[in-house]
Amino acid sequence: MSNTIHDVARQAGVGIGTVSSVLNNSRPVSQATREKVLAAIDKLDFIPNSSGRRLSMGRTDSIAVIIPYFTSVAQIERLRGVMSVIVESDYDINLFTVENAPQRDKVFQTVPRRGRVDGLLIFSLNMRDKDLKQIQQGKIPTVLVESFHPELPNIYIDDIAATRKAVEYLADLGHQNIAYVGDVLEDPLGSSFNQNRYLGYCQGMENKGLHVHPSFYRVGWHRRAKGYQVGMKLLKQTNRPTAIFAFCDELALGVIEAARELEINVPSDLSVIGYDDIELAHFAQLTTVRQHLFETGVQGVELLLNTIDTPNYNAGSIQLETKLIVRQTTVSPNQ
Amino acid sequence: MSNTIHDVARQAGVGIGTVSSVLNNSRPVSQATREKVLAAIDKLDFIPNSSGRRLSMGRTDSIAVIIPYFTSVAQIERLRGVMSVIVESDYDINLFTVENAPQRDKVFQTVPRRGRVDGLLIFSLNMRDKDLKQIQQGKIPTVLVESFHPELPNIYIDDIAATRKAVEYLADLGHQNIAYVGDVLEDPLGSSFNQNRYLGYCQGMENKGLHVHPSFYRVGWHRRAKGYQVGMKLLKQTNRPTAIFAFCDELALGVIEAARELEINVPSDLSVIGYDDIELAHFAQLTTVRQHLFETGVQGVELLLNTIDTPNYNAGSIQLETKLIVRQTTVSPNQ
DNA sequence: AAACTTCTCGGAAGCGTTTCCGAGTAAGTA
DNA sequence: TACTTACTCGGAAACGCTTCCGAGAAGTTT
Repeated sequence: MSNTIHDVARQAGVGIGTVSSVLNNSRPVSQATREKVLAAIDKLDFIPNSSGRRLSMGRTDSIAVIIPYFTSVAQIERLRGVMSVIVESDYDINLFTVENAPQRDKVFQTVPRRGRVDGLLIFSLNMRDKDLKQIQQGKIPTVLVESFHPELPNIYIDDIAATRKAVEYLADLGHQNIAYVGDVLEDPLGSSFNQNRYLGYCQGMENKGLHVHPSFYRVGWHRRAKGYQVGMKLLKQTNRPTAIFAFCDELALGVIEAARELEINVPSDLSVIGYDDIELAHFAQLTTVRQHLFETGVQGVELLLNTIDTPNYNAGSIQLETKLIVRQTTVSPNQ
Repeated sequence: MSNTIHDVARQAGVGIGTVSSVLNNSRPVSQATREKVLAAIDKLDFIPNSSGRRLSMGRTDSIAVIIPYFTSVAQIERLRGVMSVIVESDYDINLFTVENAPQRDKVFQTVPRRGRVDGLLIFSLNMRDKDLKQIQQGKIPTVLVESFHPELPNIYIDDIAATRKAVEYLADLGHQNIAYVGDVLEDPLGSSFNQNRYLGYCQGMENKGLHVHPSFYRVGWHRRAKGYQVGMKLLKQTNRPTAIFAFCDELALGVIEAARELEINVPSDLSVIGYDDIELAHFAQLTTVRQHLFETGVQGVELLLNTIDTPNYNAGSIQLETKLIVRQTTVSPNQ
């Protein structure tokens, strides 16, 4: 059906090696021969088969990106960063999304196969020993983004400190009843940022001598609708907080919706801080913690590409900065 | 370095065909033999090489998704739809983003190669004859999403009608000065929805006997920041519109930001309608045209998978519904 | 004219699978 | 016992490419 390099060689009256040389510029070919080959390629509409090439080369020129919580705006922003550098390279991206533990396991079992991809970029997933073993078995270069592991290069964000500072900022404004709206602590996929942010919250409260009230800690899946639900519960309490730190901007926006519905004015009656600084945080005038999402994607792939190209490259851990962006959802209480 | 199926066969004392049979359940193997093989696989940490498999099978078990305007929330939503069905299948996704004409050309030249992917899912890109030829040359099943072509199966949305209805809704509210904020008509990537929506706008105006004033037509790249800029210009005009139809929700939100800054109240002084009904439209209480973004992704892949599995399958064109979602950014003028 | 050197190129071997022909063995039948 | 049938399995061939050994031609040197 389709033409192969042999057909081209026959058509051009040359050997297959010569055709390959022309295709890849892998060795000098006289001008006359080159033209014959190009003519044959053109005549036969020949397009090389990449499976053959991959098998022969032992490379796939593609890398896998593994993304949990694909519904989250933050992850998309990272992926955008990845794509922005990939477009300029000769690599393909294989995208794997994982939303639950079985999917995670399936991906870790099937993706790190030799000959499947040349590298792995893993977002926001903490590696268990088992996973690590599976990856190392395949000997595939791997980079973690928003996750830490001593044996794997990673792009890391100190969200404990970031959250602590955000909470301290609220405390400095005069807030004492500061609630935390976050994701479940025991993440089924083994992400640690849930715990980290909660930890940062506790540290901030403690540093400022504030009491962490159990009813001020609420969790919900990190989407706007959930933020709304959780916000409702929190704000209907007799003893309601004057400020809320939300795990991510989407949750924060949901909380603000809840407040709006309960006719609680933001910020005069309630201050809200988000996390991520997604595009829409600007629209909502949301005070938030900016982490360089796009940039983590960019640095992640770049690190990975370096690791692939230079076998003993080891960049270890890269830590990126965060910054509190103060907009209009935070003021001193009773003002 | 790595083990092959031959190593496993030797270790287990069987033939390579038998190992392959065990791996793929492709023919009956006695229990005893099967166990020997499994033991060998386990001992050698054998993982089959997929390039070999692909070459031998003549299939790649992966499909390419080509996405322009990857920065747009709408595209992401479609991609989510795609991923939701892909996770359940055995296919991989190769992601290609294209932001400009050279990138588009590069993708169309390199991706539709035999042995590279088994199918193509193309978002929002109008096929030129040249592109079509390149694709058909590779004989790769292809499905278009949010784009139409007589020779290719596609998921299509009648955005002319949708826009017309939205504009008519504004007119029915009593608006006469209705502006259009859109993307450039001559899209460098050859998307047609820009033109379609503008066409729908004109039709709606005409149906209601309203004049399309040139200064009420403004274009800008479809992001919030651009909506803000364009909105500023539009609203600073002496003769400013009382209603604005925006090409997409992101632009609409930018327009609303501009209005907010100019202290023009939405909706009492200015009605705004968006398009897409992205997640955040709900937060912003934005009246908008809902198109089933997620669903287009789902249907797109499903169509593609069917086309791949059953060679002569031809579903032609699927048209999806749109619906005007009225929220709180549209009221009658001077109310 | 013989001995090198330099270019150019043909095609066998190899990458790691799957498939499939055919052979060997065990079980069933007359 | 002789002949079928059923089950199990070995391994050559094929998938389409790249690499590399080595050979032939052409040019250069002594």
